[in-house]
Amino acid sequence: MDQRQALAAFSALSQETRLHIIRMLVVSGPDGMAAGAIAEKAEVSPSNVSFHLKELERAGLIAQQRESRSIIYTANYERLGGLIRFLMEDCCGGNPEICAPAAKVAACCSPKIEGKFQ
Amino acid sequence: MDQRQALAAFSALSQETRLHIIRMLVVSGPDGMAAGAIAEKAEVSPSNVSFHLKELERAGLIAQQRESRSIIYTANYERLGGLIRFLMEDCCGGNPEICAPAAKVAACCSPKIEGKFQ
DNA sequence: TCCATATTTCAATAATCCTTGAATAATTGA
DNA sequence: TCAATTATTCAAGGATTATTGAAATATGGA
Repeated sequence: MDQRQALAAFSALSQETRLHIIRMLVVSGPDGMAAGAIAEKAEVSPSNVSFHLKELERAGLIAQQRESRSIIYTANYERLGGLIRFLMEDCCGGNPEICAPAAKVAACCSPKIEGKFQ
Repeated sequence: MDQRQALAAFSALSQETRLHIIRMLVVSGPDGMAAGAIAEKAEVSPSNVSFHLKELERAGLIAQQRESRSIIYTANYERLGGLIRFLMEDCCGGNPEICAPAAKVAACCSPKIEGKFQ
């Protein structure tokens, strides 16, 4: 992930509705959610959710695919991981202080995978 | 770090000049940098840098302290770490896929501290 | 006190972003 | 083909954010 992409991702995540959408899509996993379902759960109008989904897609944080009449949106895990990595490498360069708490969280989130890097 | 703070932090980091400033301040460590030095290095006008510094401070990502005629700005490591943590916990809830790459970076950044959490 | 230095604040303008509702497009089933 | 469903696009507006240069504030030294 380069700086341009990171800036776009930060911008995309700096809006309440969009952060909410990302949360829902991460939880819903590979199945994703239809635009209508997202609008309903986030309690915003169809055209408004469409606007925000476009922003998130422009930032590369989500992807879409049509399924019959619905358009299914899914979170881009790789991009989200890439953003965390950008933040850590960009901030962590010589500063373990910032990364240490993150390492702790990482250990909690993925105890098995963690083992790989010992 | 709560959602309000995270939204403010994402917003603050979504601007090129401000991202540049954060980078410089993280590198400069506890000594920090004077506003004028930041303006010079970032190649922006004094009044413009002042505007962006205020934004970063409002987001809690930096702090200031007067030293004689200069005002010294320093990065808030705790907040930066908190933002990474927010991103991981908020995205990682049940999704090690996203956190695994971050865990790898964390291991690289702070090999010694990492040991604490085994 | 007066001047120079370092920085912020202010006002005006430009640019970007968000929301709303109406119009449009794509798909499916009767 | 026609109607219903699902979603996007568009235009208008209001709101927020960014940039600029001039004026104001704070500090320290002659």
